[in-house]
Amino acid sequence: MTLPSTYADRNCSLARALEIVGERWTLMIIRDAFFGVRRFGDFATQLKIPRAVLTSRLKLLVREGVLTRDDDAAGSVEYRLTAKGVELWPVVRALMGWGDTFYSPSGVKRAERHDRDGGLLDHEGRCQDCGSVVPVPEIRIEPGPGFDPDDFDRDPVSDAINTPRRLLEPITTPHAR
Amino acid sequence: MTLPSTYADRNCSLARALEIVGERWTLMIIRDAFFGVRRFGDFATQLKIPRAVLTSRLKLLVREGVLTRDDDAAGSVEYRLTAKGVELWPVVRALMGWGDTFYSPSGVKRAERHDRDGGLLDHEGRCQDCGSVVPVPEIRIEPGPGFDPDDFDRDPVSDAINTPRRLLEPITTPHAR
DNA sequence: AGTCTTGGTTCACTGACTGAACTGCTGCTG
DNA sequence: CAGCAGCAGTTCAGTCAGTGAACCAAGACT
Repeated sequence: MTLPSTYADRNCSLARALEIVGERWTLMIIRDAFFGVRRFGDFATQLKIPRAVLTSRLKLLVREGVLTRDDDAAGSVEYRLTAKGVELWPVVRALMGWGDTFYSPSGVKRAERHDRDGGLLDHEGRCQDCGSVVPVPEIRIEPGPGFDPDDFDRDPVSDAINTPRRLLEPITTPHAR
Repeated sequence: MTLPSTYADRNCSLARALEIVGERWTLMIIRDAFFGVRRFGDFATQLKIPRAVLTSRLKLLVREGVLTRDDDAAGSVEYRLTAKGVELWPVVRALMGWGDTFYSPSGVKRAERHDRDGGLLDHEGRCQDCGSVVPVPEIRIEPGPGFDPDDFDRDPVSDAINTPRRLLEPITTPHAR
């Protein structure tokens, strides 16, 4: 047990998982990482999360092997999902699905498609067209019928993640590069 | 929007879902509810959660339609999952699965079986024997190879939920009835 | 040299969580 | 009918975590 335990039940994998991703903001950070956000400042402005909290969450996620932290070509810092982090996609998908079902009457806010053939994915991530379980890097995410194009901030990062894009593909902001 | 928003992104169903189930303890309470816990005191002792926090979480979950609160035959209070609450099982399953994969080297801590035919369920909840997607009330949960029988408290509630049982089936404690 | 960008840290403030004790109601039980 | 037990909370003082704004250091750019 690497962490001081926050939940009593040491014999439950739900408790164990929540010790990593159950804190406030953590899953939102991971969602952004799936959407291609990699820079400290981009997480901070897009999520409007206090920078001190962001620092501590990123440290925890790196320590737990969910993200890697390394310097990119330009000498800047990049946070990226590891394989272990990528395996959190079903968790994000399940929560998004539940939120869509009960809090988005006009339809899903974001749809998943198989980037190869354009087929919609079902709840388990299976392509309706080709029937295969689509690996995360081949998933394209795009605004769905429940998405309100007027209801998000017009910063470059939000613009990028609200445009159809493949998961894990890095966003390109004006200043990057 | 019934709640004061805790996450900035109003256009994301993940943020919306986390406003309900993203607070500390909430998913653990829901897990217990799936395992058949229905009484205030049973949640409190099994989870070792401060009673004030439990009160506020239960209120939120009832207000959001995840749980119902009503008096049982004996005049005591019962909290039960609604249909909306039951649809959180994929979320719990996904988190448990991730926790099992990365924090339980000796195998899953709890296995899911189809109560009708005894078949193991895969990650999407499909029975390996009959191939059908098993509805929650037909799921039997039982200790798996990663479960450590010495590492849980020996109160009646913990004993009950660590014994093979169907989801949603109420636990029976010595004093109840 | 001076300014910009980036990735943080610091700090005072507030709000949430903790744990233990207490309350009030209901239903037995002698 | 008094008294006790079980249950579902409430109260409260202490602590800890999250908030938001300001500040800081290092490297790039002009």
